[in-house]
Amino acid sequence: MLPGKSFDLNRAMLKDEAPRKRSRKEIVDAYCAFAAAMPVSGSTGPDLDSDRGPSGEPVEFRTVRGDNGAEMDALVTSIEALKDSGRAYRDQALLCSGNDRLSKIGTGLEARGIPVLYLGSLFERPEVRDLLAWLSLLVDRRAMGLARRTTVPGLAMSLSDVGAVLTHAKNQMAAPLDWCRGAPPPEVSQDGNAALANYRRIVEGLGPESDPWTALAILLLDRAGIAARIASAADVTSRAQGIAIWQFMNFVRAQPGGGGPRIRRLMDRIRQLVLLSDDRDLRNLPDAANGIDAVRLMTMHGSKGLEFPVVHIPGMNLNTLPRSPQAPACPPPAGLVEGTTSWGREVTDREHREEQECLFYVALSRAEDHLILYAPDRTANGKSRQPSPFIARLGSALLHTDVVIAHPGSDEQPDLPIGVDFRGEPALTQAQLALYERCPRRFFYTHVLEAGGRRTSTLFMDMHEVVRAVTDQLAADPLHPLDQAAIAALTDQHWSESTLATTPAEEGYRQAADAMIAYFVRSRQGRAAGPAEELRFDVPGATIVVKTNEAVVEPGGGRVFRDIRTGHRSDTLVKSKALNAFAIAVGRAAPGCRAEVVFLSDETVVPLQLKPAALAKRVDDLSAFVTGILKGRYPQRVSSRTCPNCPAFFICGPVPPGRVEKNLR
DNA sequence: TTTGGTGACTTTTTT
DNA sequence: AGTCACCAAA
Repeated sequence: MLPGKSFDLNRAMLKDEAPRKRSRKEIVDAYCAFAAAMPVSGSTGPDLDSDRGPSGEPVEFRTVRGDNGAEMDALVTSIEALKDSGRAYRDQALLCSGNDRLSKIGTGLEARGIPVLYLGSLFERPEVRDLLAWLSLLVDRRAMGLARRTTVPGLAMSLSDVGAVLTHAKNQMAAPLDWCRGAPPPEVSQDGNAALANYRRIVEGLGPESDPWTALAILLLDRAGIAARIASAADVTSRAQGIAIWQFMNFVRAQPGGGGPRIRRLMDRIRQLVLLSDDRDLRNLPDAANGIDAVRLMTMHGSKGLEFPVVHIPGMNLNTLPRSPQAPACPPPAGLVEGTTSWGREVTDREHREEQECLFYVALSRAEDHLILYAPDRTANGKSRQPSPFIARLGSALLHTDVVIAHPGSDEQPDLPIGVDFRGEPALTQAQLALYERCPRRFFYTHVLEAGGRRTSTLFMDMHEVVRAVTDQLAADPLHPLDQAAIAALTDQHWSESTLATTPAEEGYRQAADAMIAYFVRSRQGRAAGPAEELRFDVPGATIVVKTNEAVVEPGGGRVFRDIRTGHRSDTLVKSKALNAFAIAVGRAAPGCRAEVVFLSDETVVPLQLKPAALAKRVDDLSAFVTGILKGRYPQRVSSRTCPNCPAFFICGPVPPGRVEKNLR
């Protein structure tokens, strides 16, 4: 997208939006004061008067003592106070610059008892996830969906029963639904068996080939009675759930045709949509929802053209609004944009600043009677945060207040530990540590419940796997002749066994693979190959097992342990717990030896040299980390970039109650 | 007082 | 990824 064409909140908009006279004088004054300093409005700026006169209520800026959670409490206080003074929830709107924060505030307010009109991302809503998890059970041989705590009466199972069934399904079951149709494993409790029998009844006549809409309708209406429960509840939360499910069912019905099992196709499509953020239009509420008495939540962009008696704007912090400019992914070439002579960022940065100003102007001018801005003064870990520079531009009539929250609400209830009892002292590999670091919950699903399936692989990933296989084999065989022909033959062999052998774009992948393998050999730099080794060391409560890829021998006789990575070097990886463990293992188990990490994709070698003090610090760091695993701390790390690719995408959420025993050795 | 290192936080919107 | 806040050392 070229600068200047970014979106339609531009200078023309000021003309359209400014001459609104519905706002009270205080509000008009505030946004006129702000606009006066905007380059787009020129030197004069809109000088408007309100048709409705003053309300006697100044525009307020509330600095909240505390973090985002405290800000949420301040919002609740505000909204309730206004409600008590006669402003219905439906007359209040809350505007944010981004959907991300908006959905956090949405769930936060809802948790604090404020009715909210906002669905957020449809596929992340619990009631929709419940349906998706259920649907996944029809197609998933390994029944991962059982690992989600169900709200359907009669289907609830304890964590230990779920663990037993999942293990059974993993080892014995050949087809989806066998876990409830075949004989259950003996460890399953009586209650668990009753639940399995209920499952059997509910899935009667359904299977992997079923039509998803029909299967869901059966669950919702007929056999589990979810719809009836929601319909009979009158509260706003239930109505929002009803709307979400209605929205979801309409989406399910309108699926494009194609081959293959329809449930699988639906689920693949949902992953795609979320990955590409193409699920946005599903967030729009149907007209039927408009009468609901709930606070309106929307993005500032989405609020354009609307107006509300009361407007709340949280998050007025430095670097949040205005957001700091970012380098364009593809800068315009010199001369393409008028006024630039270089590849500099001055034009895009200016455009960005103006855009942010327009956006804020729009948000301000949505308010008719009351306008309240908020900013927390701390980050979650207690560091101070500054208010947005926009605040200073709202004129002298702006009322500054400090809000002190007397009893900070239980902010996003701390993730309760999941009941896991490790039998004996667990041994953790560096790969397991790495997974826990990326997402503790995924570690739980994959290594504790062993419910994981494989990620869907791509050609690119397959190519990396071939490289991995070849370099592993070369490392395992120090006497391997490293001449070109021998390496090519080895690569050929792995290549022909992979999916790459039959793809049209094979050539490019093969060149990349050859280059990486060649670098692997070169990166030994004349040092003699040596066998890989497994290093171990203990931290309180666990043993860490580090698999090194190879150990080369220097001319002087010193050994260098090497971790071979097929990907690119990244800061997060170099600082990761996995490489942390690698460095510690070499320092402890093989004193005097060196450690290095090889990144084949960008042909670099990073030495991991640690001074004793740094090493000790990392050991502490790692111990604290391991404690999390042992204590059952498996919080979800939600991300729209990585979650859609996770095997647990459809089931991630509340875990069944109870405890599970685990042997992680 | 300045500087460097570190850690951690927040992170695009729309048709 | 980029930036801010904090801390420690110069």
